[in-house]
Amino acid sequence: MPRAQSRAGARPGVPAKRAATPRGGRLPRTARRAQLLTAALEVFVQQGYHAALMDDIAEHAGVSKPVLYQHFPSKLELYLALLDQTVEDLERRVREAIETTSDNRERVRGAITTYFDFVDSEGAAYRLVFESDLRNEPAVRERVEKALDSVVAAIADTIAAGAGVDAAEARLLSVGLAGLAEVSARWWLASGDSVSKERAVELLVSLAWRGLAKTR
Amino acid sequence: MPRAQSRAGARPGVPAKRAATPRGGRLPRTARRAQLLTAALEVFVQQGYHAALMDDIAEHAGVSKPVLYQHFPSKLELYLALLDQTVEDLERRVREAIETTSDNRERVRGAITTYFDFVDSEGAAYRLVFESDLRNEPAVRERVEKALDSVVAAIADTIAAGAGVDAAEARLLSVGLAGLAEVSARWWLASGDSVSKERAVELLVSLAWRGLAKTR
DNA sequence: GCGCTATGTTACTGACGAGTAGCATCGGAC
DNA sequence: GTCCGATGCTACTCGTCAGTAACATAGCGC
Repeated sequence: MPRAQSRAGARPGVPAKRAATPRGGRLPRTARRAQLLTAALEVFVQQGYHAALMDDIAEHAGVSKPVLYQHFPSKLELYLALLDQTVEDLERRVREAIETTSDNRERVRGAITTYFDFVDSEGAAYRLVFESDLRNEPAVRERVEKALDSVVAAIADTIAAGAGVDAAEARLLSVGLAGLAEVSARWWLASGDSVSKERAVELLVSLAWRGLAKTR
Repeated sequence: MPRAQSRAGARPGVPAKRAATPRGGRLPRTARRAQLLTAALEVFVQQGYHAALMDDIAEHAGVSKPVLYQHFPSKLELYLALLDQTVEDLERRVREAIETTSDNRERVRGAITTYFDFVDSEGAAYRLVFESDLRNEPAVRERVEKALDSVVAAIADTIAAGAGVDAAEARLLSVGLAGLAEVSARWWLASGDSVSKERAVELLVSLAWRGLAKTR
């Protein structure tokens, strides 16, 4: 029985699935790791954690599964590596936006703009933070909550100072603002270009700063 | 012969897991279905879709797995039955809150209160809508998006009328408000009682209506 | 009382997918 | 040129879990 052939075109003809990198030559360890992270991000973002198969990710990187396991000890660890990268990016961006100015209205604009840019940025990594299908994993929950805490802390000082409320209340308002920015940014991204990014940010800043009563 | 006893200690030792209803007598179809839905909600809410096992749910209801399959053709269908129930509840509550008054500020208060009550209500069913680990399933995504659309539609009219913006912009602002309410309500629930529900709603209504500039 | 069907049970199958064992080979060092 | 370790591959194991087949009985209609 022609056992080697049994795999159909396996030897001569990997049917070039999807955007899989062709199985090029070898790579030094660091470069391979970076490439694997990129491939994994694409697959996790598109499929979610549960539907993403380690085989998919490997194939997407043009590599076989054991190679993946030479770099990451488990599927969860791989996911966490990406998640960490992503939440750190968000936290840094928001902090920078807040620190850039001392005008509180500009700080609000900066924070909201950051959310829109973050959601709109290459690779849709925001899905790992805001749309993860692995929230029940404690390690994931912890990181997502830490990200929100971090953002909220950055905003809360401004609010406590400007709005005359105590610390706990300032935190609640900050969470509200973060929610406003997060959900509207995701919705804006998903709903085509009925409103430009700049206009969207402008409207939301107005809402946050002057309220509905005076939005007109 | 004490035959009924033979099950008692179920072999020498099923350790009487958790809050499982004891395997009582038979039930008419409708009652059993309702009971299964209740049990399933508890398990899905606590574990999420993926970690919830059909065996868990059955045991939780004090019944064996095939009974579950006599009422629901698959795990997904069971989940969707609960999700439908839940989103319909949310949609109805928000709509009622909006229709109850014609004072726009009161409408905002009503909508935000609704989110807090919804999140705070028995069974934590809100998790199915806001924290589902099954968003990638098209049927689930569709229902969750429909729920948001429905809520947004209810709010958007008010905003478009009051704030002098066009329809697309009013929708964006409504999504922002919904996000504000959703995220802050969930955070409020998770973070003990550092702020009372009434005070939390009051603060957020102020933010939404008069803006940060005048929150004080 | 007596069967008949609703309701329920135990114990299995079959698919799937993370993680691994063991073999192949590329290419730099000398 | 040839040795050898780093890099990679094929092909498997093994646990898990949704869904099912085959069998058991409670209790209603008569």
